[in-house]
Amino acid sequence: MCANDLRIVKTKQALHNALLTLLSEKPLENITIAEICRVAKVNRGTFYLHYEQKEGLFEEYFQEIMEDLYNSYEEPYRAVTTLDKNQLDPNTIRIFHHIERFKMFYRIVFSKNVPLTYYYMLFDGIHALMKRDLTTHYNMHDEISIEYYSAYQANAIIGLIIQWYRQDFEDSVSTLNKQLAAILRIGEK
Amino acid sequence: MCANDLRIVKTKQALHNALLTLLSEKPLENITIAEICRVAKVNRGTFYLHYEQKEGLFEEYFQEIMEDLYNSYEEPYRAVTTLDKNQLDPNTIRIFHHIERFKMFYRIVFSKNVPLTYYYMLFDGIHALMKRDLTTHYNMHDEISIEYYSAYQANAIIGLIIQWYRQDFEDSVSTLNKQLAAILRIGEK
DNA sequence: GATTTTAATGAACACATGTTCAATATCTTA
DNA sequence: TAAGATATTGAACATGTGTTCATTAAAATC
Repeated sequence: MCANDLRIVKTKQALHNALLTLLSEKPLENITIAEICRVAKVNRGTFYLHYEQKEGLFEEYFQEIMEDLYNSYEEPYRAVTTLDKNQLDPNTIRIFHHIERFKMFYRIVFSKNVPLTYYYMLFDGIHALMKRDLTTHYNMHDEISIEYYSAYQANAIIGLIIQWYRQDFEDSVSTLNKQLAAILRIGEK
Repeated sequence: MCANDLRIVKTKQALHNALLTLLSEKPLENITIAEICRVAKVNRGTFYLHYEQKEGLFEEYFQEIMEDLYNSYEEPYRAVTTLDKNQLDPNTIRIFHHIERFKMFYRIVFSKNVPLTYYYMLFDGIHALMKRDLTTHYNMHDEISIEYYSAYQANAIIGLIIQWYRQDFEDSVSTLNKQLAAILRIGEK
């Protein structure tokens, strides 16, 4: 099972394309493995050689999107020049840009019939960034577990995103930024 | 489709019992509708008369557990007498007791192959209680949307619960209470 | 208790799932 | 380029899904 065997690359590509095609027609829950294989012209047995469920295929896409989340944290703060930098840690603020950019995907991630896996992928991503920030920028009270605190903060952000998603991302990114900034300011005074 | 027709009551009861029996043997994801019906001695067609998926059946259970969450908020603060009441709003603190009490169920709710539905049921429950509290006890800054703020706070709590779940609920309820109290205290100074 | 209403059943259907296995096609590497 | 390695295929199989429909059984109502 060598990952860069041309046959494997070709097969996976075909399956990826097939999934994308089908996703433009109907939601993930209504897409069957058999259907993906028919479109991809790949034997159904071959699918099971690489994935267990159609969710695993979607997961590979989501992996790439998570890469974008990580990368957007590494690059300089280009995206936030319009924002008052004193209001909030610009790192935090980048999340909403990222969500907005891939909202087509996040509509799937947050739909209620989809497995929790994707939620956890997002949670783990934000959680890791949060933890990194908390350990370097702030000095912690030792009564608070860094794990619990960062889980709290990370999921709080996702709470905003859920609310945002439920209005089909109608509010602007800057509205979300302002809301978060205002919420964080409550604690400070 | 009269809900208190004895035949319907009997059928649903049989399906509920069958699901409980099977859940003690294996995870929800490995249980099939056909299996539930075999154990319940109910025709498979009858299942589809009442539910769409096995998840709908589980949802009925979870509904009852959500009732417990609501009820525990209405009754007087019996459960928190040992806690220093000055530290934190006792309302908030009840959540962890509730989770602990039904941790068998929450192990399912938070498992990664289960649909997001149950997560949202929990989220909506806490969110509603949070919103009620925020509107009555605090006077809000009008720059902050109460919807966003309560979604933020509600999901933050669930963040702690996720972290707790991932250690298989090894920490005690009082540890969780203390962590939350400490986190909330950060904002206040 | 007889009549009416309706839930439950069993059978059948097309299709999806998940797995196996020998045969084949395609890639790697020597 | 030939030889060996291995991914893919097609066929088959048992089982699950979701739906339909006439028949039967068990409730509700009178």
